[in-house]
Amino acid sequence: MAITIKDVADLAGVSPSTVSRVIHNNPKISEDTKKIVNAAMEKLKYHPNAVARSLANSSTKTIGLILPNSSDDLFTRPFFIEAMRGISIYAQSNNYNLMYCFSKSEEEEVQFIQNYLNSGWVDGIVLFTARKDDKCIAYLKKREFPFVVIGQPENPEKTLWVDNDNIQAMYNVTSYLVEKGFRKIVLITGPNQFAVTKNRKKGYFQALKARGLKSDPELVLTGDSFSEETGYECMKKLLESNIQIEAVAATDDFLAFGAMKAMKEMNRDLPIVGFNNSPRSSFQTPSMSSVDINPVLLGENAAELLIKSLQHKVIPFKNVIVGTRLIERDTTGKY
Amino acid sequence: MAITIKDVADLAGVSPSTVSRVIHNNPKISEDTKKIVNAAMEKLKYHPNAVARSLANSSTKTIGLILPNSSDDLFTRPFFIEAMRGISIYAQSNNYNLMYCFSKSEEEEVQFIQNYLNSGWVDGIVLFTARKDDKCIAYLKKREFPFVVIGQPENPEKTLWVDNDNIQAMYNVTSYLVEKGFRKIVLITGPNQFAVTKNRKKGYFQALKARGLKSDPELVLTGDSFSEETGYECMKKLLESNIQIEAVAATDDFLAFGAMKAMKEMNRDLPIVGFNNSPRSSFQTPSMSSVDINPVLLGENAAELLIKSLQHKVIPFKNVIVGTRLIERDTTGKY
DNA sequence: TTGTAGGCGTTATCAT
DNA sequence: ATGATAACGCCTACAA
Repeated sequence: MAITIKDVADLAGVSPSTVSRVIHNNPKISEDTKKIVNAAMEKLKYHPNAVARSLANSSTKTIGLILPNSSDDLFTRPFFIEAMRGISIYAQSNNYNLMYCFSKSEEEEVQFIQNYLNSGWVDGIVLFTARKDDKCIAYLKKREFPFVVIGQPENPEKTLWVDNDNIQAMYNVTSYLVEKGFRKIVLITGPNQFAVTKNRKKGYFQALKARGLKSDPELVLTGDSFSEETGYECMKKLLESNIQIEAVAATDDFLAFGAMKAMKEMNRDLPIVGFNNSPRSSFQTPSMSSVDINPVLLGENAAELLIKSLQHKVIPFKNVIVGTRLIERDTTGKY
Repeated sequence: MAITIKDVADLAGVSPSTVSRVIHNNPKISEDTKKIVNAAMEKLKYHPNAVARSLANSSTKTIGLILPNSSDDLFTRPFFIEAMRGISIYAQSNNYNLMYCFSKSEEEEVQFIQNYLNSGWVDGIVLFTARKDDKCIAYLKKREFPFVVIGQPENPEKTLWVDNDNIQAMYNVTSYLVEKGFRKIVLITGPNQFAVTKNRKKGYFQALKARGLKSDPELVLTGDSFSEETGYECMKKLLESNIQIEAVAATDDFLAFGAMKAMKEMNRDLPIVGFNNSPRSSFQTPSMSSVDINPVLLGENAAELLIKSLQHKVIPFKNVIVGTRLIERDTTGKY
């Protein structure tokens, strides 16, 4: 059995409550007893039992991460592990523990959340994606349980979230291509049910408008996933249709990879920009320009928002916007 | 406040201990009371408090993962997240929780381990790497705390570990190249201090011997890291030396990537095989053959070993060997 | 400034 | 088959 607070109290010749007060730096404890108690703790190598403490405080100081398991995305895209790392940076330096679980579906995600809440293991939850009509968010709101979302939720009122400014990011990409002299710019996106998609589309349209260019609905391809296959299909159809195009923007690197494949097959070589700056984009031939969304910082800010609110600290904003950066590579002519 | 066992007991008109017995399916409880209690639990939507339970049992049913943070390896190589996923598969289906932390150095790893043990949060630990003279392993052994290592430790006696059969894996690669008709096979390895290196070298020599071929020390290049640069340097020197070579095997994809770069520069195009089947190997041009070491399964088995031993279940072996698979791609002539 | 006592929610031992 | 009771280790009113 491990050393308990009582052992320390006995050795120091005081009561357990006094030891507890010393641990918590209670001001009305005399310097003398503080020294004695500290000496006793050192000698016995005492360490408070976190489980007992949690029971007494009804707070575990741990937060739970709900990881989606969308096919193999998890493995090919470093987004998740980078965000996890970001979360750990803030959490660990604030003495919070981290729990995680992988779910196969939205339903399973809800189950794991239920489990975390009912068992009382976690003080708060981090969601890694914001879907349309999101069941996880709905459940957490219903239970009035603290959580933060990486990604902008549908109804952001009263919920914590962090995200990039996706409108601005795609606005920048589009403007960049326009400035390079391209006019017929294709946009390949993922499904509309994701906020990301809507916002990046918005940025695309805004940028064209700001430059006095008319947008052409034929050039906007909405895929039904974020996968390479989807990108390939979209691009292939477009190229076969003989519609005139000059450059491509995609809301995800993998959509862009697929599009590049289609272009190669058709012997076309259009400038293209992707999103997420996944490692593969720099190893491709040609290397692909992409927008870095800084997942580590997204994670850090998510953890900060959640933990500060758990500590009832004043949070200036309910959400944080993390900046993005366009990385220029061969596909847009930088050598 | 949440519903407690006492609330259920009151509603059902029994004592808390009876409710507890029902929860644990204690055989000597009458069918009648079982029904009544279950009804009460349903009605109140009772869920046991895991923290209180942990305190009473002195077991949290959670295991802690110690993740190294070796530069950017974490992000470029999906090994870690895949292994984490594997661990989650077994743990989640056995109602174990998962905690994780990232460490910047071996010292910090030890600190986090200490923290996990002292606070009492975890029942066991998963280590993601086995170093020479490993401080984490030493500490855990000293504390006699349950743990499992992914990778073969120096002194495997009395410790749980999972790994690939690295001798066999490289034996297969070498045999494969020999069967393709190559005789002068270069081997590029990482540092000798890693068990991986030694074992893969062993497999190489054994395969040559088995085929009646003499090994040539000039063809075995031992690098001082697993990096692309190292692979590049090794290969370049060899190519400049005019020693006759016909094929290349590397103990790591990144060594192989570097070697390929050197070959390109010298306008050579030798067959090559790497290790780890990292995503980049399939996106390279030409795509690179590589050995898949199955990190998900490594994780699953690690969790199984650890959790079964925590449950005092009989474990047939103290370690598990996970099979590998050679993925043929363009660099060894499969199109 | 310090000690006492009760409580956090569950489990396990010992009665009955 | 079920109920009291104590214990897990810590915290915190309240009392002194």
